[in-house]
Amino acid sequence: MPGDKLPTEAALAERFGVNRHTVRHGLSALVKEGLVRTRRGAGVFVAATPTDYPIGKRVRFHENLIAAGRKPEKRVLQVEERSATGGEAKALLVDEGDPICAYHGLSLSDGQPIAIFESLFPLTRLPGFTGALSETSSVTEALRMAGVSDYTRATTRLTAVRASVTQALHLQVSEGDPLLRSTGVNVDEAKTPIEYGRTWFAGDRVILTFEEP
Amino acid sequence: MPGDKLPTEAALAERFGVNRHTVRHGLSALVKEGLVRTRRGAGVFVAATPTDYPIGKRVRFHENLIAAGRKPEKRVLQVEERSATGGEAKALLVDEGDPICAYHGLSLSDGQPIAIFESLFPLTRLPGFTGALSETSSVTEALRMAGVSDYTRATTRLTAVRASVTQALHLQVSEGDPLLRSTGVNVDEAKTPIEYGRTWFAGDRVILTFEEP
DNA sequence: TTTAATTTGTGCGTATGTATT
DNA sequence: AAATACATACGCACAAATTAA
Repeated sequence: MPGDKLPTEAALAERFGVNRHTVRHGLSALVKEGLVRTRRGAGVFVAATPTDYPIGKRVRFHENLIAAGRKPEKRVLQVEERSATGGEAKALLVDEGDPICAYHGLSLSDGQPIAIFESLFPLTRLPGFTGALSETSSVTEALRMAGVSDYTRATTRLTAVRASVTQALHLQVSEGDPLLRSTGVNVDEAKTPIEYGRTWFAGDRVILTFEEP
Repeated sequence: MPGDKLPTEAALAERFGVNRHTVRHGLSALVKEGLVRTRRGAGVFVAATPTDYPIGKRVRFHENLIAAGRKPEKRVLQVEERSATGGEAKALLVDEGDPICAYHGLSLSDGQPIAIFESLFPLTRLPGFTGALSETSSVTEALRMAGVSDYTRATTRLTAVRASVTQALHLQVSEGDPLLRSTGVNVDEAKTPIEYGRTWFAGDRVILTFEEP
């Protein structure tokens, strides 16, 4: 099982009657293949296979993970109402200073953090959204309560960045580790932006997939 | 210079005042990067090219850059014929050991390197492709000469990784900098794979955008 | 909070096997 | 056949990070 701890190198060496160096040599091969992960002072652990995460018109993070046989989990870090900055307003097609709901969170799969995200919702179009989100803790449900029955992803922008200290902390990776940054806008049926989100995926835990039909 | 022989491990160990194990550990890293090649009983030699090292390609890349007002450029690093490894064969739906054409290169925009790529073409389906590629230096044209009039991208997989030494060298970034890795398969009109490619984009120079119409 | 034990990471020394020259 | 050189393995020691007492 991913996350399980292997016997210590010394134990494996004794078990198979070989030197610890030999065990380490074998383990290094597994590390190179990405099957296990080592942590100095802690041990060797079975690596979680990178989660394939299909991107498309309808991105439903939880549903995708469930379909992949994972146990997804979402952890809310912060929900606040504030006014939109210039860039945020531009993406959401609202005016700078308009009220928005900022939703910070952490996504996990099988207990392992795989992404942190910030979602911004224009409150001018979604009255009562913040309260609904607090109650349901489901974005889709809260949007429905705010009058948006369906939404689709209009744009996706991807690049690779280094993990900052706080990002590394939340994602349980090392500072400077590569992250996949996704920026996107979701729109309602009238093509009006109703969410502007940024997501940072741990590079070694997620693979985004695009399938052309 | 390629082909030159390095001092023996023992000599290097004495020269730097370290143990031979340490030298071997360092050399193994160079071997992994494809910079040197070892021959038991003979010595360690500078590799002719950074061979067998993952790199990839992205379709319509040039067109996108041109549309953005850039001056794209493609630089061929290496073209060789070799046999497919297990993973490559699986992606191309051929048998392990079947002949393929490996095409390594560097993509630049306005003179700045933005991506390195490795494209693999199954020669069992594309007779004479290598020669055609050498003549035309255009993948699309070479494919047409090999009998493929049109092709489309079937899958795209994206994740973030750290730049290796050689990748950093080609892309003119620092070792460990975040790269956006794209893996994809192109298929012909009969949905048969005709190209398996990997591309590494410099994270701070490229943003991939996906727009849903 | 501090300390101690545990565990991986790194390095040195040595010996033996195997391929090349 | 002999010397050279890489490949593999064992044993020991210590550093660095983690974990538990």
